[in-house]
Amino acid sequence: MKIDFDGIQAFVLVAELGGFSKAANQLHLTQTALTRRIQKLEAYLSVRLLDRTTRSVHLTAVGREFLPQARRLVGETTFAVDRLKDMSRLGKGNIAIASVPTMVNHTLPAVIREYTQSHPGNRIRIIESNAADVRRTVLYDQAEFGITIQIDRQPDLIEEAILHEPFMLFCRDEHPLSKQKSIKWKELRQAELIMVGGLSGNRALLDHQLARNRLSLTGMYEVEHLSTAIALVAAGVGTAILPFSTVQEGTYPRVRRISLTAPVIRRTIVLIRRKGASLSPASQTFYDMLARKLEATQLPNHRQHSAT
Amino acid sequence: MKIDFDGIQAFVLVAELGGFSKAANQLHLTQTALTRRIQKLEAYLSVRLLDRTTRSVHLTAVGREFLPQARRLVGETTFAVDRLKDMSRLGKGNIAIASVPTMVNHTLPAVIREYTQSHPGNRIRIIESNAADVRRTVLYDQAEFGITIQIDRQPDLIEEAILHEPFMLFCRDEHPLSKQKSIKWKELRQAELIMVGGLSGNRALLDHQLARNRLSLTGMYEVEHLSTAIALVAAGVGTAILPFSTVQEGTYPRVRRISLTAPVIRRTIVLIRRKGASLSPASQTFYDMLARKLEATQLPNHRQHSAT
DNA sequence: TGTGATTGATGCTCAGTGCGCATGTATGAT
DNA sequence: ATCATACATGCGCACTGAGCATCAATCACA
Repeated sequence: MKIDFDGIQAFVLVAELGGFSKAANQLHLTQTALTRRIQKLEAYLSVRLLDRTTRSVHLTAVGREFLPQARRLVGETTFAVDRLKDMSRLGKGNIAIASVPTMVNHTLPAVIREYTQSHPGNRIRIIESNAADVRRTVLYDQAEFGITIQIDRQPDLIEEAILHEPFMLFCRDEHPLSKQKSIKWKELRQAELIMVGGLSGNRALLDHQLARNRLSLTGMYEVEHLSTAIALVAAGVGTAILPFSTVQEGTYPRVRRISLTAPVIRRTIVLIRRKGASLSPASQTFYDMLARKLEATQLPNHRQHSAT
Repeated sequence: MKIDFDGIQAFVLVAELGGFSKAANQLHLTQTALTRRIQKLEAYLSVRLLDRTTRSVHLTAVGREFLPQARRLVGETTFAVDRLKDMSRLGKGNIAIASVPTMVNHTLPAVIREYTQSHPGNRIRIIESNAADVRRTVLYDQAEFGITIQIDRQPDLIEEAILHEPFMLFCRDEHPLSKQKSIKWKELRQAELIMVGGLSGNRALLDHQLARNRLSLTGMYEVEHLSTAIALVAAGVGTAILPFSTVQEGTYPRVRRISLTAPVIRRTIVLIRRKGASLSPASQTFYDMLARKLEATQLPNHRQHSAT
């Protein structure tokens, strides 16, 4: 009931090279061992595949019929296995990442560039959605890992914090506050605030933290994404409260960042992956690169582990 | 460099049944052994295929990608191997027989009927040609064995005599000779003789034997095949010298056979096959049936072996 | 025709692999 | 909290399969 794959492989090679010794040589085996393999295979099948005199080897009718099949089977199997081995050796394989939009703009591009240089040819799919959906995407295994804002801990996910950053006030350089180093939440003029919509994880986090300090915000404007908010700020429409790293250095020359205190509210960016689910070699490599990258660009705090 | 087929098979089964114990049970193995197989496979590939807690088993991303391939490979391989095993166990497989026309009409039909009853579903191909071509067909491996007239022995072929039969005179019942029990070659009236063409092995054999007795024949008529000759005899055209078994009993009611003596000339029908080439199980079975059948219907002489 | 070289087969020995038993450990259900 | 279940591990053992030495048969070449 057991398939003698070695035997089949040996048969193919002997048939193709037309001799035991040649085939043995190529398989790094002795002729003895190879003879025995073929004998075993034939005994198992109770069919003679090769007619051999002491000098020559020829296919039997059955062997001739079986050879093409055998060759194909051996070829396809070794190919599939080799491809699988490449996955770990060369980190081949496709990657699917779920991420909140901020990080797609912020850190991912650099990591992707670095990754594709060292591991070319791998397809990378980015699933961009809000914090809650990123969790779902990872949980339902649509992506092997995700980048999101830390909200409530979930038992089926492993979280690894990679970035702590404060929410700050963003305004244009001609704004009255632009020269201040910091400002308190209470001092904000809410009328000029550009807020992000309630579906955003950032908004939820912000509201929650402010509520704990008996504060609340109502903006004049409401937009969907952080990037829209920053664009409006740059255009001089108003001010916005956004995470520190929302703007890349130098993208908007006239936009200034001002610390918000009393209290300082931070958001934590975490890498999440399914608990008990190991990453594919490709994803693992990417995951590690991402973590290392963010560790290096860490600003105020250190990277923290919060695995379960 | 060695393909762990057992491992792949184990992987497929564990993945499909969703558990080691269930798969182990189906493979008639202990769960221990199966665990080790998967571990070995994963170590060899340096890739995790199954994420397992102590309670449950789930595919990893890589495993999910590999599973369909693995399933197909295992399936096709076991299928091919099983089919091959059937060849010996059930005598499955195609048969190609080379034969001289006489025997196609004479003995083959009965054997084919018997064979297809015990081994249904096997395709039988009959390659019908003259004695020399039958040899060539077998020699060049177009057929695994052949039925032909014994001519010159050939070193690369194994011959097994299965039928000795005398040449006899065939005539219609109203013919003057039809009541005689025997007649000498010299007494033949050559003018009414229907001969077969020179390409025929029978003709060559006959001429050769007659020449050794300083006899020769020239017929009025010349045809290609024995069956044509007998048809002409039946139609009352003339007489013909043909091997004993050319007519099936009762086919031509008005045709009589008369022994030819001084000398009695016989032809020997032999089974031939390539030396050193083993027959496929299907062919072997057919070959044996054929030999046994002819042994049973043996007329004047006993079956003789003349293998090398 | 004879002799040597080549090639597959076989007897024997030994090491490594893979199996099972007993047991450990983690998880999910009640 | 406790029990039952299902995968993992330590250990010992048997068997498979590899290699060495040698044999046997065939082909090539003189």
